[in-house]
Amino acid sequence: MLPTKYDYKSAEARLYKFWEENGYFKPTNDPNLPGHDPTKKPYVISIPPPNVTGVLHLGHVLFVTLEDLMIRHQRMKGVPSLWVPGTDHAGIATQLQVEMKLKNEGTSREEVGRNSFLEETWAWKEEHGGRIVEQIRRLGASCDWSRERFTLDNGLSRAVREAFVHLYEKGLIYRGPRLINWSPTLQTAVSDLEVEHAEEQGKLYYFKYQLADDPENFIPVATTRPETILADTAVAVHPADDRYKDYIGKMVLVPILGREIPVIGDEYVSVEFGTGALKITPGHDPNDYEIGLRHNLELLSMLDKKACVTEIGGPYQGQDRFEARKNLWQDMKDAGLVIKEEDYLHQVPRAQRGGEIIEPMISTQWFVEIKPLAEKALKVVREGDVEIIPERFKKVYYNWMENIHDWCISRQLWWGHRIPVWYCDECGELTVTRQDPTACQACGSNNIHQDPDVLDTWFSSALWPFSTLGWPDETPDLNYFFPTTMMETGHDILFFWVARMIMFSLELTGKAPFEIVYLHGLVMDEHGQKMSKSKGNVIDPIDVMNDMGTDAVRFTMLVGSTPGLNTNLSLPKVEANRNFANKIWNAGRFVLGNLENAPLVPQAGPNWTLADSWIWARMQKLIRDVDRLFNNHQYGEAGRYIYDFFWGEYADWYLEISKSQIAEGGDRAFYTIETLIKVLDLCMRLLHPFTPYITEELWQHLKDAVQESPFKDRMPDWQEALMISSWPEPRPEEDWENEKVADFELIQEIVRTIRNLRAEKNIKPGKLIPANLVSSSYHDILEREIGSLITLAQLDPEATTVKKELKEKNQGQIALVAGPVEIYLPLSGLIDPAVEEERLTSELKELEGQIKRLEGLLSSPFAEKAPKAVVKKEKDKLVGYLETVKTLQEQIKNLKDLS
RNA sequence: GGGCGCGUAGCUCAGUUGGUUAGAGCGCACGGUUCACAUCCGUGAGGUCGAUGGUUCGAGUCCAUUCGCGCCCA
Repeated sequence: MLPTKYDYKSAEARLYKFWEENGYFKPTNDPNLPGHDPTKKPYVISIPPPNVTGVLHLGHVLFVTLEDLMIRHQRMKGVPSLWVPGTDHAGIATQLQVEMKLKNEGTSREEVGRNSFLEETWAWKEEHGGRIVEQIRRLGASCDWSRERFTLDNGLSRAVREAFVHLYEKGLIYRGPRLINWSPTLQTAVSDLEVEHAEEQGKLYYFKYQLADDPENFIPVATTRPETILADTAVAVHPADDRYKDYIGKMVLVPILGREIPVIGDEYVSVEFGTGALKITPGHDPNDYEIGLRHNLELLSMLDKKACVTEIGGPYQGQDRFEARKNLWQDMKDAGLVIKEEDYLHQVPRAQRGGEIIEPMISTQWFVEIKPLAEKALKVVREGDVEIIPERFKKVYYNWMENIHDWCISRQLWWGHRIPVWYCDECGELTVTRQDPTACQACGSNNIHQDPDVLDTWFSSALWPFSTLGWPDETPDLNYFFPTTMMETGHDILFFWVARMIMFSLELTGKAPFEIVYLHGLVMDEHGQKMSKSKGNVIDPIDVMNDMGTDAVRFTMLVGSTPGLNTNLSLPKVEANRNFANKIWNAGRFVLGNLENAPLVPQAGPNWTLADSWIWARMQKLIRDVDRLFNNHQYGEAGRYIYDFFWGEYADWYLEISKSQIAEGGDRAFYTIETLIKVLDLCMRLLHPFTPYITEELWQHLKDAVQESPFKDRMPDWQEALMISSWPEPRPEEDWENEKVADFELIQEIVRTIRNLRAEKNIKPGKLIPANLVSSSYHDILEREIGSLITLAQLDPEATTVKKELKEKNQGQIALVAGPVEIYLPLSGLIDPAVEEERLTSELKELEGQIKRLEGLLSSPFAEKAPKAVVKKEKDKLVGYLETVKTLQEQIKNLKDLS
């Protein structure tokens, strides 16, 4: 007998160990083992690697759960399934953590030096890196841990090296001074994607640009960043702007500094905005940079790496950027060059990590020339070689790919893949090789030094689907498992990661890295707000798993998520799903507890009851629905379907009816219990990818019990674990199904009608009441199902009858109608003729309304234009209603005659 | 400026390819100690699907316009 409660605390760890030790997480048909069949198509997911020093948050829970669901589903379908786990080194994040530690110890990375710093960081990784992986295991993730990878491990480092050298040799990687995004605090360049633009309240500063040859005259200019005036190298106006076009070609004076710069004409300038004249600072603004290139303007940098003013800023040299703004503006005021200031809402670029204001500035960095790669990457999505779900993200992808900019890949950090470029101190040439060189390739000098910078973490992540399988080596894994099947990740990293993986994979392997991209949304709080420490609405998944079990958390995530949309998570939802787990457990207890009530051998073949047929038909329908939904990647919807079936049909109805069927004993009991087992087994299979722990635990108990029971040889395909048992295959609907389902629904309606009346009349649930059922067309079914009706509606078996027709008027009985069935309840003490009449009349009214509606519908063009099946459905409905109305009218008449 | 998503019951959300008086969980009301389950059982109240217009025999579901909220890109 099963314990009263499902003890997830002990079960989870035990089951995970059981699965892993038995090798169930490893793919079948392993290409490294004998007997491998290369023609069998595998299903492969590479995990989006979390930061190695990260801590589990709900975003991880969502993707781990979804991917585990996908991989368990495929595994059960018998497909060789591989889920490759791993972590990335998270350059900036990890380096910051270690720097913080050093700071607390009173030192710094500069002080300890590069080598010791890296040692420290590896030690940090060893100490903290296991945590996230442990937490992912707790979620039940069935990854093949024997294939776990890390972006900085030897193999992946070699892949990065190969990729860099390959791209460099092909001329797709170059180094040069460009306008990049600089983070003054982190002291490194970051890519465009790592900068967020937020609208913030600022000021628009209006001032005068005096003409060099006529200082009395000036062009009014407006800017949001007056300090950059120091690096202005032109003033631009629209060539067709009558106010200013005559100034084009003249020189103007940079305020305070007095430098002479030209006035240029450029269509980019908006005549309406500000004063219609634009100051141009190519060294500190992306748009100005473009204009600068067009007009061949001088590039000046007025800020250094710490965002302090350089010698370009003359008297302001050494001042911080914000200080310089204040001082310069004051000086301009004093010099009479200021016109006005007004409040202004503008876009401010801030670092995604840390949030400080990013400074666009000129710096020498390494870049990937991205356009040639992007073209191919566009093509594979356009032609459907890579499918994106939901589809609308294709547009987003196209838009980004078509307007892509070169990717700045060097970072001024120490933690990461060091750029494999050596500079010769003799001849100045570069050496870029797969093996560390000892001499300059050009002149042979040994006097060379390596580039101090490392690569963007995303550079190594972009290789992930193939580098984890052994690339650049042609390993058996790479040959068999690549390209992978499914890339499941958040839509927020479509550009960061997915797009770059596609580009790099096409370039380096010649293949798209995966067939399908499934994008999920972000996890928000119950009101759709972003979770953040400052709002205090953060939910720690570990806490929730401790409180309510991993399966409850998993199921909540899965049924609450729709592809591409955000998922709002709340504790009450998790609670509801913990209750579902409890329901599963108890239904299981019921079935297990009944196994011993079965006779050893059936005397004859099955003679199914209506309930048996109904639950089986519904079960098959569920399998079909779930199959359809999985095929459409509607995983959440599939989970809801299973939930509804299990609770609302199997537990609420079939289990209840089975009680009376089992009580009959003999073959009836035997086949009822067999149906209970079969449906439970199928449900456990369907649910397993959603809630692996409780289903495995219950199924193991079920299996043990069945093996000790008369059903021992009647249950095929029960493997040693549920997780490797077969997935229920849908079969086409069979002829008998519809009728049985419709008949059973009538039984349900009768039961509900009686229950409703009981509640209305305040009859205690336990009290048995007499009932007389009358129906000519359904007489036989009612007679056969009377046992179920008695059980479900709490009828008195001694005083319940089924008749074909009513011979005489029923005195002192409450009259009810359920479709074609009349129900009479002899409850004399509870009848108030006035109340009864009112009840029947209101029912009649409602029905007459429906009839009117349907008659109208059927006499409208609907009857000819709609498909026949739809019309027939409505006609049948009408016939049923008319019948019911007749019954109601008679009952009302009876009531009147008797009173 | 361009693009996208969302707006369905008090709350949080579902809703196949448009098919005909809209579903769930939570909450609420009423009643329940039946031998699987009070993490439960039964019954009930409560939306006409943001607004307007259109396509259609038929629209929450398609189209247009519009309002509100959110996101992405520039």
